[in-house]
Amino acid sequence: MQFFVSTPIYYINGDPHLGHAYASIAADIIARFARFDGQDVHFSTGTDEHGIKVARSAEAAHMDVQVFSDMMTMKFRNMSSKINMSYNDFVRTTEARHLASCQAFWELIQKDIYVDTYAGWYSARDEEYVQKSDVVDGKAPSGAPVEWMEEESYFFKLSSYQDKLLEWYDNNPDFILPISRRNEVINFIRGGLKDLSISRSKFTWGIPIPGSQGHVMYVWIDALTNYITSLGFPHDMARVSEMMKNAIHVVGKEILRFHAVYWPAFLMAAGIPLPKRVYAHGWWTCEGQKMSKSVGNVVDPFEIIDKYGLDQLRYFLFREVKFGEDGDFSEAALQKRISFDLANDLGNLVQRILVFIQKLGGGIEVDYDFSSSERKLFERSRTLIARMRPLMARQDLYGALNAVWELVAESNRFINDSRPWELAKRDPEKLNKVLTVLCESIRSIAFGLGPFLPDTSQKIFGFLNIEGKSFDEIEVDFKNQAFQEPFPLFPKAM
RNA sequence: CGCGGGGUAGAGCAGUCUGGUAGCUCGUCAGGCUCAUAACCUGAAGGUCGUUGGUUCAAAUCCUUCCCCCGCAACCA
Repeated sequence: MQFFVSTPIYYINGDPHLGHAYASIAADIIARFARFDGQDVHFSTGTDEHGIKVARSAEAAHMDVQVFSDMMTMKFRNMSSKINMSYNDFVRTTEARHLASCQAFWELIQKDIYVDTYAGWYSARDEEYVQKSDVVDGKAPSGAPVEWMEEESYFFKLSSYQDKLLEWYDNNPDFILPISRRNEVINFIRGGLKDLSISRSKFTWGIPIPGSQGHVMYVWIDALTNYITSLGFPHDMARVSEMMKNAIHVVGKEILRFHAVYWPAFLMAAGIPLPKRVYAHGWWTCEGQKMSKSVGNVVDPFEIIDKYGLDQLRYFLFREVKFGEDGDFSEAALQKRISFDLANDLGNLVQRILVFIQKLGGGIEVDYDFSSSERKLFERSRTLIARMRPLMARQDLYGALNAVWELVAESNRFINDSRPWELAKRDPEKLNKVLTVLCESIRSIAFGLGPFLPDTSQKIFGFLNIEGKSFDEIEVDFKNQAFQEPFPLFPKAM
């Protein structure tokens, strides 16, 4: 089964921050889960490097714009490594393959493109058009004077896709998730779609429009096309079609409209299958405040990871807040999650089981002849992934991660109730059954954790002396075997 | 009358669509256990479900009045 998951390509106008890391980790979890399930996964990320703002930033830094782009892109690549992202393609919009892809795409949607005049209030100082509603006393919000400007522009007949889009959402109710976002998009379209200006002629840092002098493509045409560039467009159309049908675009809520309205319309025009889903994630505030450079509270993922650890951050981001909703980041909250959930619940569970086994000689004599209490935990363990699958199918990362912690809690409870330390003294046979089911339990937990906390998962597999590559392995009975000496998985953070 | 989301225990939230004893996490208090990273388990206290009126045998849940908070408002990557 083919499966394509993408992150947005990140605009290189600023340094990577928590929001970028969040989107990338989300997509990574989705990709890893699919791989554990044996799917053929293509996972793309990248950088969006064109547009006036990048050109201006390069200028402000006294750098050649391409050199500037190279430098900024390196930062995003570094972030991808830092968060242990398992992508297999990194698309830069300045790459030759992407230029060719965009121009070919433009040709494909040619029938819906026409030339007209774009008119609006233009601020020369800001070098951008200002919305009518933002113009006060002849001035832009920045205070710069505005003038009425008209220029030639290419337009895409977005208006003619209104009904087709609404019909598409109707026939594909899960196209946009979460549902609340879907409603927003539908309301927006019901308000009426205007044709879209898709060229710019006031700057040159962009993809040239074929057969046109002085026009470059609107950055969103450029940016959205990255997804099919990554799939081999325009050369490998079979792969493009197959992968797009099974594509999930993870995006931030602020760019949902581009992915859920413009992109499907473009794809319809091009005759390319639409993605299966566009999933809009929420935003993080920091200590209750909007992250902003001027306030100086932008969370740097590199710093957090260096200070607290990667899996700690990955865990926090998807356990603290339901995926799709907004959340608040704070070090205090992170420390709590690390200490309570990771160290006390999970880390201590693994530790108390494996240290106990070490004291008995370092291995278990498996016995699957369970009584009802062991049987119950055994069933829960073996079916963990089955419970996670339907949740992951809707990108309910929060729900899936919670399912793992339910099993953690059940396992801790089981130990308290079955009292293996007493069984060791008076009922070794019963003890073997109890330990067998507990090993089953932490193996299942390690599999459930695999997509979320890859390093931690591997550590647990290491303790158990097993591979842990595919969810299929969860069905295999343990053999009598020796385990590795465990070490604490997580130090406390507070 | 621009559109939308929200106001539920000290904190953060679920429950509202499909009315029927108000639930989760953290915090607080009490107890149990002692294998384990002083971890784990159990129990308790704590809520007039923003406000007003209404429908109903029954409303956090449906309708209505008002108040408060937060997003979005098309070329903004």
